[in-house]
Amino acid sequence: MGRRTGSGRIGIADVALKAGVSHATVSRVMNGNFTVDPAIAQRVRDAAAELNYQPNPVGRSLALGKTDTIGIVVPDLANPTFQAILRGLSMAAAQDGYRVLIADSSEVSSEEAILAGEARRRCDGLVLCAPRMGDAELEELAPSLHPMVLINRSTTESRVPSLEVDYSQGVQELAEHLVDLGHTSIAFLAGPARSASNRARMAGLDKFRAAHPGVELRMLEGGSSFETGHEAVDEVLASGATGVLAFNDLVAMGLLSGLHERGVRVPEDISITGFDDIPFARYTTPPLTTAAVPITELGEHAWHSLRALIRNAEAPEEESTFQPRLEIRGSTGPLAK
Amino acid sequence: MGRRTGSGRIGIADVALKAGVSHATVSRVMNGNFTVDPAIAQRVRDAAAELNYQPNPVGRSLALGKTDTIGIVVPDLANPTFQAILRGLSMAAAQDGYRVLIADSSEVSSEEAILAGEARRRCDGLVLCAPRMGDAELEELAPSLHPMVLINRSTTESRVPSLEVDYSQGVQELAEHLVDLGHTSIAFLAGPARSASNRARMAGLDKFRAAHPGVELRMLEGGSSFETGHEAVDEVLASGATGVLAFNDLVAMGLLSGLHERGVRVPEDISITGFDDIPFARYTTPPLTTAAVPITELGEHAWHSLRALIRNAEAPEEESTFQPRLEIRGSTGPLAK
DNA sequence: ACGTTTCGAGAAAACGCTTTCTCAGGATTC
DNA sequence: GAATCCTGAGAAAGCGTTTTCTCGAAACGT
Repeated sequence: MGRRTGSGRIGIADVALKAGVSHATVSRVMNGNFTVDPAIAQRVRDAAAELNYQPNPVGRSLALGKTDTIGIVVPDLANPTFQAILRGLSMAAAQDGYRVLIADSSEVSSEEAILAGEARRRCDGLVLCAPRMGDAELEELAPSLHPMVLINRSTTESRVPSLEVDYSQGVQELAEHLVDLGHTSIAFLAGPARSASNRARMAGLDKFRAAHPGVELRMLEGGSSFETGHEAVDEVLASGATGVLAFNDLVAMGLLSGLHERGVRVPEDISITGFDDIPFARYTTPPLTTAAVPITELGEHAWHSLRALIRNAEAPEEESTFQPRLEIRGSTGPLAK
Repeated sequence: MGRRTGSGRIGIADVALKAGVSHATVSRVMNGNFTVDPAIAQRVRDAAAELNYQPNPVGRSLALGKTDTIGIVVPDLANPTFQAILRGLSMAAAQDGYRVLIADSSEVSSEEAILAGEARRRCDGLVLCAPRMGDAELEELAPSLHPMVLINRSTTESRVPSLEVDYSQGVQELAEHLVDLGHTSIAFLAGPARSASNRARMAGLDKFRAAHPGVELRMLEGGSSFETGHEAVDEVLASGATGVLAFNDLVAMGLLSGLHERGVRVPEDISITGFDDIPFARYTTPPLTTAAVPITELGEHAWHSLRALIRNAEAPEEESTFQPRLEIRGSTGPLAK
């Protein structure tokens, strides 16, 4: 086309001109190619330094066919869990010279496919974080997104590594813990219906129920936020449960706060557990008993899987499951007589 | 060069071939150029749909000279404040079809210049968030980063809008609030020395001190994390202050937690204030009195400024100051006799 | 001293697009 | 009916790199 030649920024041509060599030679020097005369190389480096030349990454990406960037799509950037994954991913990727592009679907599952596709095209790989889309759509989308790694979701597409947290196991351990403390009436304050991790918790509780016929276990509708927990106080109290398994730490904290306002003592009157062990969990009053998920590490791991995929186009299939670790703190205890 | 022609992905050439037209026509159709015969346009669209063609954004970026991406560099992605800014920015930018690339300097100020430069080259604009670098370096860097907007920092470079929170005013209001409650011995648990916002708070407290000669105000060394607050308990108690202005909500929460462990009652024995009004602040026990900063909105505003800069290469200089709003909750009160 | 390798650097193609330039063919005008 | 104006689409240039091709010159061996 030829809008205006000699755009504002200085390019490889300017350096070449100044050093009295060709584009090609400048490129070779900038990329540490040693088939260039040391004296000339130095002249090029001087010219580059003097002009403060920095190669244009877009041109580079086009020529090289890679962007040194990966994308992550999350359902909600306000959620501490996704923030932590993003952080782990970003730190780990930065270590290897990769940047990360974020996309937030705002829990709108119909946006996910579009965002994921766009991000993927701009990047060398993708991390799809707890997608809310249906299984069928995920199956269909997966091949076109490769290389990609899934978090808290899986697919039959064999090239897609899947990193999952064993919510089923975690919630069972929390429930067991309550039983050990003598609780026989337990309530589960559930998460969003679309959430796969909520379904996993449900499945875990089914197992628990089968193993403990004597324990009464009620399911309560809920959500994933503070507000959910805060608003659920009445329902929880009405249920008569003495132990409550909140969907996650946020919900547990909202509940804690609501109970405190009502003058209900924790854990004397009622025990509360969370899930995730977000940084704040240990600083609530009382500190929250929860199932610790190594979230940041999960983000790190996601990068390592993705890196493998990007490097060897054929990386080994992988299915990692992260086991939550029971973190017993002050929000659970035996019922005070 | 000619590595292998016909890379895996399908490109504009494939569509052109299938539709029996030239590259140019496909491009025109894809970009909604109406100088194309409707019948041919339809043929192209059909071919594109059938091949599931999506233009390669890198090629597009190179030709168009824009990436539809902006960068943000933050000192620490673990900090809720920066997370909120990122979120506000990301949501607002997405609304206009822009993506965001993140860079975390991990509080290493020497990394900032490099990260900022790299991000800027890959993007159409940059948000530099509370940079830790020195004033001189910031001055020097600013022109090369344009278009850029600064958060919680300013520069003499006129083209750089600067969005600042009036920490000075906020901390004064918090201090006044404590005085109104009858406190005459106050401590400030300071933040990181390199932080410009900490210096702003210090300046505010100098004014406060001048206006209230009768009030005793002590400065305590601190930091910006939970741990800082938690570890400062002894020092705070030793100071004899009955009102504590914590650097931010995180520090305040750590302090709250530490005091609770010691059996010190808040606010009966000591009043605590935070700063920022992070989402968790209202759910502590007692809920935290703090100065609410509209952080997410700040991120949004950053996008709007940056957008203006990107659109008109010559946007009006701008200096926005955000006023914190006093949020009085349960962590402050009169001293119990 | 001459043919053969080796070496180093420039020319040019390629990456995948957008857009200007150009030009054939049909519509319009006198 | 010929000169002129549109219209629409292909050819080609350009975005800023990297890399292959190519080729002159220097180095080598006999």
